[in-house]
Amino acid sequence: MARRGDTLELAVLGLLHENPLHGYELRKQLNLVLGWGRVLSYGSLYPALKKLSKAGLIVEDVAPVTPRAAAPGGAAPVSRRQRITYRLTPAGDERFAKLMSDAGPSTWEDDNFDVRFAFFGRTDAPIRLRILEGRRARLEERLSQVRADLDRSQVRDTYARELKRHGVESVERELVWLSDLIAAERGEPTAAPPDAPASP
Amino acid sequence: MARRGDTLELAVLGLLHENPLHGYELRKQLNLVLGWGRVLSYGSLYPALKKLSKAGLIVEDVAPVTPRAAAPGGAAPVSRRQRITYRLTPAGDERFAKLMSDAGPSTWEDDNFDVRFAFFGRTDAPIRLRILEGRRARLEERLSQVRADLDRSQVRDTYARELKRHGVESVERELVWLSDLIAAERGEPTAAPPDAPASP
DNA sequence: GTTAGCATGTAAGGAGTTACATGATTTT
DNA sequence: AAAATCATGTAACTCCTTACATGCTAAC
Repeated sequence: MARRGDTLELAVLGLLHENPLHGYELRKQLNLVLGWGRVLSYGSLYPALKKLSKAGLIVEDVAPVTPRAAAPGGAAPVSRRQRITYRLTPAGDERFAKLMSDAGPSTWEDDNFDVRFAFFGRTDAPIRLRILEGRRARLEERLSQVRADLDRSQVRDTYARELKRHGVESVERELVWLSDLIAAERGEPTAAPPDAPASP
Repeated sequence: MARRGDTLELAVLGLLHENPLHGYELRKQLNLVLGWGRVLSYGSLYPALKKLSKAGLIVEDVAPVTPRAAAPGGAAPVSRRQRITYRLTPAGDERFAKLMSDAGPSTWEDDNFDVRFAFFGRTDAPIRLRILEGRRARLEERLSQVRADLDRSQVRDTYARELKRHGVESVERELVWLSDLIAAERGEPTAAPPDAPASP
């Protein structure tokens, strides 16, 4: 059962799904995927990798780093420095597919939407569609709830109201974006064809 | 020093800053303030309240609940049910002011922007301005970073690119919103005067 | 030669979640 | 009479952060 914090696990599996990587490089890629200023600490990454390793989802290949400045003299240019490269096992592959397709609790799906979307290229069309539609449904539900709160004057403070109002606007825009993506995913023609990834 | 997770503390202090509340009601208000689907569990709330109580920032007033259905006969309508009402101490008041005005690490400021904004009515104009400008500065920095990543093709996947592109767009819109608010806060005339809280 | 980046970890602790536990009151 | 909502908590656990610790290699 998908728990809340499987975001990191999902992101790691997703990145290793195509290329094996070592921790340091993995972290840089993760910072791009997890996005928007979130910077992952090594104190999170390495224990997480050990955990995945123990669970049999990834394996470690220890190898010395090839030095960039090759010795011109003659001896094989092998440095003392070790590097641990991680790659997916079949079990890890399965787990990735499961995490991508699982419905899970809505908080989990929300927290992971960005990561899942970033890995859309590694999944099938039906799953993509399900994820997009799930996201749309959840956003719509919240939107109506926030709108109801605003109408019922649950939110009294002027600034708090302004914040919600702005929030409602951006969610409305995200819904348009989602609907376009869903249409493109279904092969339907979009009203305004911007630079949506309809023809990759 | 403001740590990452002081969000809940800030929200509790902010809500109690005007009205004393008991836990159950507090939670409902918190769900409105923390916003966008986040639902606080009692397992978080009550321990947090105990902690604040121990720290001397709030005090508990225990009292029986007045039953809604008053006994028509005669005896005083007092139920067996106890309710704990929390209110701020002067120390709590200070702490709230400090959390509102503190700069703190940028991750903290980011995580708490919404909550701080929601409590703008409980703070002074200079602090409001600092918070807004801080937020704008951080968003601009990230924006340029993400744009740089996109240009340098750090992001290869089509979907990942689309996600970033959409992210950039919404951040750009948030920046416009922020700039309008800052202008209003400074008393400058906005280009397009929508329903910004210029004249409450 | 010294700074910046590469590379991997451990220890302590904070914040919050889920699941469990209990019971009173109001509404249908 | 049953269901929903009010009301307050505890225990175990997970995830992640900060701070610490170490040393290699490339670039200036």
